[in-house]
Amino acid sequence: MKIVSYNVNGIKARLPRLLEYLDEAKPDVVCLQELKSSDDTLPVKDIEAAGYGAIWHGQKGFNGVAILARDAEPAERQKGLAGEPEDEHSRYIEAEVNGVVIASIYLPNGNPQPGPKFDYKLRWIDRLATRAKALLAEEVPVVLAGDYNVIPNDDDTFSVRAMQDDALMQPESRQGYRALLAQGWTDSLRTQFPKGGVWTFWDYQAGAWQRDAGFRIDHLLLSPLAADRFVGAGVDKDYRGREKASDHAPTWVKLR
DNA sequence: ATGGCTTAGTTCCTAAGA
Repeated sequence: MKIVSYNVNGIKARLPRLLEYLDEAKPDVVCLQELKSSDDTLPVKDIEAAGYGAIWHGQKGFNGVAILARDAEPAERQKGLAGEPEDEHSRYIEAEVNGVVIASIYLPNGNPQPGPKFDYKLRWIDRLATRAKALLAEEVPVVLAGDYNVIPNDDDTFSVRAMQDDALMQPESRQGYRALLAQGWTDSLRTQFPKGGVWTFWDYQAGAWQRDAGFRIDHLLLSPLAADRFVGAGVDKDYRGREKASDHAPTWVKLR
């Protein structure tokens, strides 16, 4: 079972790339982020025609998450996170697919920091942790897949110096991520590549892709019962180098 | 090497991204 996290940076602009990916990689589940599209303008028919059932949590202009399943209909469990009723950002959707609970997560960027956007990011991590703890208590296989906007370790970026003032690498951001892991979650890509040096994002600016100046912010966290079924993890990096690519590459885990 | 790009909407500029 190949489960993918893919921040598409606009599903309308990325549709040819996404359909190509579904056809070539044939992933079983794809968690999408940054749809930048309201529910009524999503390319639902194109995804269905590619052989995928899908549930969506869109938003006009920015944010937006979805879960796609090959030859299956994801059974929706939850949209959004508890704790801030006035929060209207579409950043969380959760479903069950073939006995595995899957969440598609788009954690706030948090720049500039310090400031209200950074405060929102930290509160959002706490709200996610509350949900994650409840999921662990269910004692079922769970995959929390998404763009966490957190660079967990110094060896997860091309340059600590270039990123040192960025919200993605602040101690508070990392502490939130580590607290989540400490509940009992397994970081798939870190398990596969414990020495780091593996990127999932390359900026559009300053030739970042050409000089491999990237970092790792897309993560797939496994509950203990999912980790028992871990086969491998990786990044389908070549999709970042194609025409009209997203600035993120599809990042995946395989479970038995 | 991040002023220098890409996307979407309120378009011939602004906001947001990371």
